Amino acid sequence: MDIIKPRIMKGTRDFLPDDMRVREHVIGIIKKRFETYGFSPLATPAMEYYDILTGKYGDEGEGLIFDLAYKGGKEVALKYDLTVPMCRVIAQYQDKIVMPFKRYQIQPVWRAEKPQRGRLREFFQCDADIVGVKDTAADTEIICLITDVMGDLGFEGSVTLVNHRKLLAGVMESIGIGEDRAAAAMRVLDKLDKVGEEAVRAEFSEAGFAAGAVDKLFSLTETTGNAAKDLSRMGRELSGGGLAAEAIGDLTKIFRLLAEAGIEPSRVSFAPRLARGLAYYTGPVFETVVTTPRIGSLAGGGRYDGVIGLFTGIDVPATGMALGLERIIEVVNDRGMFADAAAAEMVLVIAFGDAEMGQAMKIAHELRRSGVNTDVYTDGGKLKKKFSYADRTGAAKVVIVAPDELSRGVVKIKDMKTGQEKEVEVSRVRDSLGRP
RNA sequence: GUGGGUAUAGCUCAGUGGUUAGAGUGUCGGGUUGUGGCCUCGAAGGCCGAGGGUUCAAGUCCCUCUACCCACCCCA
Repeated sequence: MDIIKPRIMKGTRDFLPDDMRVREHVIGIIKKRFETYGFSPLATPAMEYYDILTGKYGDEGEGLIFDLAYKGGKEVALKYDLTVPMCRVIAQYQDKIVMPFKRYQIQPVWRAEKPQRGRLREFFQCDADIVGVKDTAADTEIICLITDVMGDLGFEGSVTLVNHRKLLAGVMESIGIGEDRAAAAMRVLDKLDKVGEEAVRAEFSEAGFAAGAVDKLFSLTETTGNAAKDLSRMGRELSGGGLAAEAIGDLTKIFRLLAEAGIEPSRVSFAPRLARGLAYYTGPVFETVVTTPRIGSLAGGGRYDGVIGLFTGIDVPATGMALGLERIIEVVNDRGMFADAAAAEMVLVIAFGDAEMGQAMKIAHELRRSGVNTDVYTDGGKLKKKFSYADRTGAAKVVIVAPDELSRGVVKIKDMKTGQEKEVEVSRVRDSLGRP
């Protein structure tokens, strides 16, 4: 008989029990912080109609939509992110949703990527969004939330970079780079800190940008680490530009609120060169990064005031962010954190032989009813094997239900750590192992 | 889409062109028919990624393909 070769699609993962313990621990931290910020849970289907997803992410993003072959394709696709389906929900249930609407969502998304480290075809996003608020106070709340989650996770050295779509557009405008070439220029500029000035200059000249314009681009977007100062300087140098002025006003307010709210300045930084690829961003944009390991961004987000309007005809402002769960866990593992995110203590009940199985199950049921995590070894075989199982699954205590002891109305309880055994009356097992 | 690397046991990997391809780990069993870890003995488990070529001889050298990994781009 031919064996079916066990395998999974590239870019997807299995999560074995040890992985899941860490994962659920991390999800728990994130979820708890979302809840303390007043966000409510939401979930949407894995699949969406194709036209729900298209026309929102930009060309590059759209090419990565995971189309399904259903009815020949272009009919149904796996969701690419959590943001757009949420916008669909806002439009679809307007009678049930109270604005401002704050929801969080922890679900998988799919992208037809070529996978590599930190980049998967199926991955979990942890989104938190505020819908219906135009004021940048909402964006500030999102940045505070990211900062707090990073703090909860214990990530040293994580920084959230903040920029504004309209600021970059204004900068490009001011040096005579038209809208058609602005996106390309933004992308090249964004690489400055990664690949260095020389490489970026080369790329600009190759793309036909004048050296003078590039110089101006560099000097305009220079930062000192003091966001307020940098913003007012940019404001002076970009005077007159409507887009830039609006952006600088927004960003100035965000950084003022962050300071007043008491957010540690080292955790948030103004990054006028930050470009974000998704097309739907219209205002402030954020990206959270760590320097080690090199894993791309841990979180990303921004304001997208136009997406809901695509479903309703009336623009509804919205802002939010997505945490990349797998990348966060990659950092966690890289730094050796939460390695002991172990299971709750477990008791294993072993029946010596088939005759004792019923009694073993009865004892287990009593323990379970009193809230003790209890496993019963349901297979036959030698005691050696049963104890080996207890050892390898990390059982803290083993209850041995055997004929000799049972005839005297007792069972043995073994502490797997110390190896010590004691006899306990059958009726008192629960008292002996139960929680106080 | 571009550039690198890897492919041998379930897993991690050794293996100078030359008998019957190995180790560790995991699985099963024995050493102990009432007790785990440590130790010890044994067993099962391989189309050496696929196809072609060179050679007396290929896991080993060459070519093609495929798959996976890494980097770039972009993203979480």
